[in-house]
Amino acid sequence: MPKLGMQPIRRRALIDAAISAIGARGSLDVTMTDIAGRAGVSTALAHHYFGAKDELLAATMWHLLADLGLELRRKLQAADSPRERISTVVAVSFSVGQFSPEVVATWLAFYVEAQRSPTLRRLLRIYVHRMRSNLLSAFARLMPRQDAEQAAEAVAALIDGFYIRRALRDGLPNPFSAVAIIEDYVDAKLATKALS
Amino acid sequence: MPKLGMQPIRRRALIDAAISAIGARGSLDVTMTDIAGRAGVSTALAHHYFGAKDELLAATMWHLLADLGLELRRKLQAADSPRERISTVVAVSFSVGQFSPEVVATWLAFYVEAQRSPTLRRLLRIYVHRMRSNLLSAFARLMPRQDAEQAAEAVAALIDGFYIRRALRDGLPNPFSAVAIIEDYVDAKLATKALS
Amino acid sequence: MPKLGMQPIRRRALIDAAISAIGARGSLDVTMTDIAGRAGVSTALAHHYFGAKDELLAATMWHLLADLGLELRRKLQAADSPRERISTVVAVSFSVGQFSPEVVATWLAFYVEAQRSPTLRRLLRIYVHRMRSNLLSAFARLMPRQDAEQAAEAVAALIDGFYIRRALRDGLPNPFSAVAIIEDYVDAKLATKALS
Amino acid sequence: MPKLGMQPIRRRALIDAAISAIGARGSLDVTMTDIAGRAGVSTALAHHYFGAKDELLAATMWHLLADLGLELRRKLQAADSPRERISTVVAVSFSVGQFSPEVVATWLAFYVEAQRSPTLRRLLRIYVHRMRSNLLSAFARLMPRQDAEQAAEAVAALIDGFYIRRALRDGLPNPFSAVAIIEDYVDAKLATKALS
DNA sequence: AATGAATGAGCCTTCATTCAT
DNA sequence: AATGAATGAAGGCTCATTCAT
Repeated sequence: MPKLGMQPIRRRALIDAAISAIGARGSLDVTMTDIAGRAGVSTALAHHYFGAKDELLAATMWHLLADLGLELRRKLQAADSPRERISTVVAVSFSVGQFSPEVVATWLAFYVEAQRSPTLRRLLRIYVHRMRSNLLSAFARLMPRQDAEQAAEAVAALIDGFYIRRALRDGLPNPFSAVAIIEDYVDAKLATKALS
Repeated sequence: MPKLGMQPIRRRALIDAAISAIGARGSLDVTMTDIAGRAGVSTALAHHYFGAKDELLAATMWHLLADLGLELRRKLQAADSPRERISTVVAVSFSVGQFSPEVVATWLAFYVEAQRSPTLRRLLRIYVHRMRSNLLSAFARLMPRQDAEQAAEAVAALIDGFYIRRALRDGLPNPFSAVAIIEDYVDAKLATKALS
Repeated sequence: MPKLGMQPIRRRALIDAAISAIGARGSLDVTMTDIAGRAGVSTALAHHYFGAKDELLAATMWHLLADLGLELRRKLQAADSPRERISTVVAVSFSVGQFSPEVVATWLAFYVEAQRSPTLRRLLRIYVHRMRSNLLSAFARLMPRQDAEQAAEAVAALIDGFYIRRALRDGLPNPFSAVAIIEDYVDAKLATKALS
Repeated sequence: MPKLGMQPIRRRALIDAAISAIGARGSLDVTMTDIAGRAGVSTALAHHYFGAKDELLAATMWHLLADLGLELRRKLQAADSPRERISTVVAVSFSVGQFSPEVVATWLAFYVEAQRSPTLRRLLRIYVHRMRSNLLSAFARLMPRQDAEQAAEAVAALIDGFYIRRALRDGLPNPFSAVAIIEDYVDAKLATKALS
């Protein structure tokens, strides 16, 4: 009697294992043996469900993006004003789950890999575009188009920048939270450029 | 007397080849065969001059950092005011040589690897620290300590953030230059917090 | 259910192949390719089952020692008197399986390597100690302690000496068997020093 | 102005370096780099004077044998009786220089290697033969031919056996010197088989 | 559904050897 | 006489992937 419906269970377990492995290693060059081991299955099974390592990694990245997207959409629904929407985007980017050292490492790893793998690149682009359009549409309601585009770009860069800097700062207490600095920037921008 | 003085020539050629290989591949997992091939020598020679792959990569990163540091120091000497010093740091960060796709890719790759390799981490830390202290001392002359620290942190994050975002933007023209956005941020900060 | 139970089969085949390779080459610096080839498998499989070359070699030596120990214990059980026990130790040392050119060469190779490898040294020590204590306890029942120790030492040296000399004598017929000479020594000793 | 007469000096220095390297390493698989380094010259020079590694090793072994032979011949001239000649052979075999751990290791290494290299084999054979004929001719004057051959064989085996056992015994004090045990054997033999 | 078995390809590294100077 | 420069060949080891069960 074959077990039924194992596919989604195994796929999910393997993706979680991949995140764990990548986070622990700090880069994408993890072995299938490591991933399968963390999932408690054989490497053969991982290949059975994903075909190849690349596809497992792509699925893993897709999973991360989907998680982030889900959280973002949910929080955005509770945001009433454009200003709140901006804060929501920033807050979600640095929400606990997304800012643990492991996840930071995983994100960086995917960024790097995305330069080469067209699949990962496409996935990452979707995220980048969504982030940017969320910020842009919110800013666009608060200031002229030109300024809005610039502000959206800047906030997106700040988010990524704090991410990457976090990766190097181990244990050093950071007096200013990334969120506070970004919020401060947004406020300054609004104070100067806001539509009357 | 044998042929002499090849050591510095070969070392330099191999480092250039390593940058080229890493840039092309988009990550640090390049092969010695690839690097040596680009330098036009055998892998054995690469080992002869660097001992091991890790050392070649470390030397490569050190070279990049040294180049950046050299250019920074030179340009800073021509900067008369604190405000100019800030602009210089920003400008050097995005100066042509430092912002080519290849070098961006190489920097990202080193960032990721630095999370694991103590050697690379140490090298990168020096750079991070120098960057930050340059920005901080300049800002500190223009605004209260607290604000200066925050501003320095933000500018550093913006620089890194634009770097990393650049890695995904292939060919897409960027209407706003990173430099312009950062300069705008600095101006806004100064307008608000500047010492009287 | 996959194909099962190959592990012991492969391990044994690889150990036999290692003995064969070492014997043929006359020293421990055999290649994994050679060993794996003789076993009819890929080098990757050899690594799969033994982890590294050193471990395969250690396992091989352990196997030789275990074989010798097994035969020795079995034969000793049939020996009723101390004098017979001595003869048994001598005989087993030169029993056919243990004295083929290949095995002699393998033993010598291990002797040499044991000077450097702590693992092999430890294994060899066990054998040396067992051999000596067997001889010593038998001699101790036949003569005073002092003489017994000396005799045991001498017989052990004779065994090793004939071993090593055999390695150089290729094809030359040896008029006196090693066993006969050693037995003669034992008899002479007993005639002189035996307890009344 | 080329230096004149460097050949013998360099050859000797390289041979000494080879002995040193082999002794330190405990086996013949030393690198030319190691040997040349100990001699304070480049590997290229070692090749210049010896052509190939094998030839340097052969020359090294030949040097050891020549040394041994020289000492043996000198000491034998002072030996008046056959009995003394036997003692001399034994004594020389274990004379300080010949029984240091390093030299023991070197000898063993050559023994092993001799199984493969025809050149080394030939050299070693000469030594073996000379040793045996020295012992045999001395014994032949003291006992019947049959017994003499057997005794010579036994003493040669004892010498080699103590050699090889010494290689494993590190630091353990040995209550009975090898020489004493062998002398005791010779005396016992003579007591039993001596010509009237 | 799941896995032990097995391998080909590739990588880093070492080393004896050659050559031009 | 001497050596820095350079390499081809080979070895140990890893790993993604396939297959039979």
